[in-house]
Amino acid sequence: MSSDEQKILTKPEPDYIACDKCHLSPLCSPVTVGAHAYDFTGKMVNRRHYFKRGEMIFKQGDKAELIFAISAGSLKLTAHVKDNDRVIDFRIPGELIDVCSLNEGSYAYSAQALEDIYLCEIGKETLNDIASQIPEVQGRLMKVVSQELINIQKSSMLMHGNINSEEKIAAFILNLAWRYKNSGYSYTRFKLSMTRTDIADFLGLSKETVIRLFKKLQNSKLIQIEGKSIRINSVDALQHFVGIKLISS
Amino acid sequence: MSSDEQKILTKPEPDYIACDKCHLSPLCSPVTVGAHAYDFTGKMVNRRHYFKRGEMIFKQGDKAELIFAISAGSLKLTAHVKDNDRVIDFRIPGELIDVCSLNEGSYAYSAQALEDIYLCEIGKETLNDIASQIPEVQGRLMKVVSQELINIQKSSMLMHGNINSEEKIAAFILNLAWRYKNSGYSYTRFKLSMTRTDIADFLGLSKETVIRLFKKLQNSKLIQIEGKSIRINSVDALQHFVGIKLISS
DNA sequence: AGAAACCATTGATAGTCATCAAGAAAAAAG
DNA sequence: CTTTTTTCTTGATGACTATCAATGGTTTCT
Repeated sequence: MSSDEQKILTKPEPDYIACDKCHLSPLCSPVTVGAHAYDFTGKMVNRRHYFKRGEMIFKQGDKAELIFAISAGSLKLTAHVKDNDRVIDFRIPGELIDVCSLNEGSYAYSAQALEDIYLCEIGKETLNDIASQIPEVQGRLMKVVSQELINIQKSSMLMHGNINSEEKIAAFILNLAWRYKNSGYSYTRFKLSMTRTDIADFLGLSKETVIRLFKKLQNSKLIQIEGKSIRINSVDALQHFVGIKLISS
Repeated sequence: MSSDEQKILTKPEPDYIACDKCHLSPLCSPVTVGAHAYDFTGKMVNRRHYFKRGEMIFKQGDKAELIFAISAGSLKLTAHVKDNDRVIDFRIPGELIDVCSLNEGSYAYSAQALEDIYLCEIGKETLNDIASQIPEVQGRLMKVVSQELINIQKSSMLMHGNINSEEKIAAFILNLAWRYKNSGYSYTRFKLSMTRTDIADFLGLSKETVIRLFKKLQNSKLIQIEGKSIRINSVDALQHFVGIKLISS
């Protein structure tokens, strides 16, 4: 067992993401207007709120009053479709949870902790108020939303179209790697905090197919997988297999 | 033959969308600041630029200098994946073409006219300049981008997850209907301006499957389809089949 | 530590959908 | 209007993947 894994298991201290890597940071750092520096953001941000594994952060349809960013841990997003909950995405440290709710009254989906997690929260109302007064904040908000749009479009392009199940899974791994890289973590070795069933549900496959294709990708030497930990042998080879260059080498 | 169809075929005058239904309208109408009304937007918008059927509006990777909205006609978006172009979406009157390019240097995909079309264009540089000066414009820009984010997330949720090919096609039709409704057109009867092959490519199916499942949906009385024109018999029944309530009745 | 619940894995079978092939229909071009 | 090209449609076949069933492994709870 590596020391990394041991750290996760014994959990002496959560592996918080650095604030400057967090997607929320533009809305969470002091603003300078002329000669004055305003640090009101510190007042409206509640840092590192703890949630237990399995706990619901919010439910689809709940009134959206807070914007969340993950400080440590990961979670899954689910939405009610045809009488059951379907996994529609995952979130890792540094990522925002439901930016869409900024302009909507309620959350578009539910969020559930996949492990013990810490979240930073920011009041939606306060944020909008300040943004309408200070152009600098408005601009930062704009940047956050645009980046979110680019991200979802990238993953949508990755998943859409004529790709078979094996490519879908490879694309899923590549997408996660890209996001871990953006958050400043290792992107060639990371932990899959979700179950095989969650992955299957998310990709529209059966859990058996996910397991078999993980093994197939391992046999073709693209990845190595053991339980929940995954290792990408060659990012370039994986990108070539998927057919999209997401991570520059 | 209905008079509507005749109008399309003989093309006496394109069926322009009303400006107030266009997604670009927030950036295309006068701004009032205090007692003054500025109509600079009129100067920087080039209205109803004509493109011939099959013509490329822009290509993936081109420097993005303009934001487009469709005034009449429709187009398809394609991206280069694995040595060939894949259809990644379509656009109908009232819709914007590549909002992401607002914060990126180049276009993320190519755009090609599916029929003779008219586009409104707005200079990206000018727009950003004005937005940084006038909060009202910044706010409107924000609204446009957020709406885009909500739209893509909705269609992403619609397509993702464990749905079979028949539901995929039904979801595709429903999504188009929703968008035609948003643009103020009939959403129970409209024209599919793209080929079956384009639809297949977009959905990741074969063209034969698309044809057979169109017929299957017709046999179960959900839709009626003849050549390029489609009619939804019951929006509610279709929504129930897909499992998502996109259009409120 | 032991029990219970959940998750991962493997094999066998059946259903769905891609592919190939060939011809009909529609649209575009001359 | 006729030719040419593109698109649409149908049938037959095979590959891929969902489903069912059974078991072993891991984690969680008491």
